[in-house]
Amino acid sequence: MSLDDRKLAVLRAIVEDYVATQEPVGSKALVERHQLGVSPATVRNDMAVLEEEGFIRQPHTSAGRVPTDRGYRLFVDRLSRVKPLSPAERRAIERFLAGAVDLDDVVHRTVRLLAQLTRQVAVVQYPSLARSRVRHLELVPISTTRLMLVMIADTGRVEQRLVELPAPILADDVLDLRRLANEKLVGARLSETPPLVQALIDESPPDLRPAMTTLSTVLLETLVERHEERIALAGTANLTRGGLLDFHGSLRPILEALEEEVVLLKLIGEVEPSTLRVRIGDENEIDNLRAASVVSTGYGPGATIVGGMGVLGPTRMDYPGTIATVRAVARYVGELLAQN
Amino acid sequence: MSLDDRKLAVLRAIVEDYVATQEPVGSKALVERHQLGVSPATVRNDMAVLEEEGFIRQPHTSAGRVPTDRGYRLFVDRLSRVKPLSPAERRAIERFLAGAVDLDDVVHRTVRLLAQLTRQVAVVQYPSLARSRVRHLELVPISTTRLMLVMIADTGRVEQRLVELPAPILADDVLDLRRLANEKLVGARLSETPPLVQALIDESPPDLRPAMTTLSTVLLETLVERHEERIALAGTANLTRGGLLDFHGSLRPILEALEEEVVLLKLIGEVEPSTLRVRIGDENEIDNLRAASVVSTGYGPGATIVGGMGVLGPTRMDYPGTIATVRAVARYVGELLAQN
DNA sequence: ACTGGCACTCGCTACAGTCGAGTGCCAGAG
DNA sequence: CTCTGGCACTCGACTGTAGCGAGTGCCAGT
Repeated sequence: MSLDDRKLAVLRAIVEDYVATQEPVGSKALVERHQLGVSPATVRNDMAVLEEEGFIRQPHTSAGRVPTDRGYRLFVDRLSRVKPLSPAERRAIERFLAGAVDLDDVVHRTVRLLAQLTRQVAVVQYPSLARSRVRHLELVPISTTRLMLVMIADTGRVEQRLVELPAPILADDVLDLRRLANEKLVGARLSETPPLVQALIDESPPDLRPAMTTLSTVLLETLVERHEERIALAGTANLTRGGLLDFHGSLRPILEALEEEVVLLKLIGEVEPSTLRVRIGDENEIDNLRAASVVSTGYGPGATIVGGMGVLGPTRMDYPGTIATVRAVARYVGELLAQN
Repeated sequence: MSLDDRKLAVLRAIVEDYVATQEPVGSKALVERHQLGVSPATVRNDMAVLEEEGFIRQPHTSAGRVPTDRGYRLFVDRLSRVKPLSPAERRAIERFLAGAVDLDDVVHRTVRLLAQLTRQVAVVQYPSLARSRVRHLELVPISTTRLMLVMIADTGRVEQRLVELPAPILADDVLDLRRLANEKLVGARLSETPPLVQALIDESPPDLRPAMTTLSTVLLETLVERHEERIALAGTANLTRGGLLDFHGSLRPILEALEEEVVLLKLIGEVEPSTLRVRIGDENEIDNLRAASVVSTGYGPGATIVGGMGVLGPTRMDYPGTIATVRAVARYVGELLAQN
């Protein structure tokens, strides 16, 4: 049942036309718009085979063909040619990201940029704490029984938590706490901290131990255990392009999914090797997103990956373009992070 | 042309029915469902007057009546009875907010709670920096030429900025910088800082002056001038209830507006006296929101106001219920903030 | 293996007809 | 003067029918 080259060419043509026009494509239009070198009748025969194999389908008996999820999959895997970014696009990316002053700023700019370039919904995960190292811990006394714990990670992320101490504490003791914590934890991956924190408590002088214990609890519980991930989102208005023809007529499930941080993390957070990932329609594990496709990738300074980013759109999307954009933006952001 | 009591009762009935059923309401249905004590014909005459005055209109010649923006306005101002929250709702609010550990946490919980209770889009502004006082400034050395400036406001907000120094600095000098800045600025409103900062620079010892100048610049530029407001959003999926009948069939403009922080701030940020504000349809200054209504209010500990919150929904919304909920949530959050 | 021809399917649009909710108006009663 | 019942009218929603045309599947011929 191997599909010969022409059948593949037909599939590619169908995908490209359908993505462009949003309308089922028929055999006649196909031969007119692409140099296939054969007659409509031949194309029809090929189409029949493609349909039998599940790569395309007919919405109604007398309509043209539309790619199935499986068809898009084949297209993405074997038929799409890489679409290099235009110099203008490259420059836009560079210029847009160059002005960033801050990690927050970088993330915000990135997500807006992605949304704008792909004209879809963009999602960017802040550098994951689990993959970060502690650069510095700071303790700011708020009152005699309250400290603000500020953690700065090597990725630029800064998190703060209020620590409610069991008993009033002296300013000097705060300094000691800070010194001890920094000695022990600076340079460590956050995912490796639990044993270190335990040692930290054990080795503290007895009079500091209660304070150190609550401090450590806050650290572990809020920063490590429920690994605090943050996410930025932009471009939801792009869901309305294509006027509800995409997404089976209801944005509801999509919007619902986009409100759940957990879902978003699942979408873009599973950063395996640095490879880019495309999930098409049914391939999505999240039921609400069965009508959508997601293109995601990891990013980070150099070869290491500290977080994920991606875009979400209709299954009928411009895969080559989207893939190229996501990849390029991720690379630029990685370079930007490496500079710090 | 004064409208007598019965005409007002008719208007109220129309609004209530339309909000409940989402369908134009006719004279017959009206007398059946409300104890108006008159015949349909009489109601029809009243309706004719109400229409003439611009409070209701007919979508089509042979359809029932629908309230206009002006009709809703009259309803909100004079006809809606306060709908007290059920004990269950009160308890839900209390329980939901009680577990908050953090300002971030409070804001997130609040916005989700509002969205859930009103079943609409909720917006909550973080306590405005402009209305906050400086509680503490902390300087964390990152390298010899880089400091992390952490500002803690009395509202619980914490902001950090990276400061790139013009020349390497000694650890002791950092401590001096910190001491000077805190002496001068702690307790000041952020909006009052510019002259203080200038004095701070002038009074610094000469060797610290370059560092203090850059530090001050960062402080002023990123925290004061472009007054850094933050906003949380939830419940966008609720826009799809009522299946596009609301919002003139397109969510696009609404979603676009919700992505613009500036727009959102305009929506809920104009916190005048502690009063609650309702903007109905056309009354909204933002064109994209001409099809929506916004109920917003300020909140803060005690009588002071530190930020705004509100919900956005179709003009056809349950005003009494929404108003009651927004007011109640704002009060609870205020109490919560007062406790710290 | 490809092509041209042909009969067939079926969604889309237009049009006519019917139905009914709802209206405006008017004359009469209280 | 206000309210009511009655009545003619409007017009959107729905239904059924018919014609059109894009697109298909199949088959015989090259």
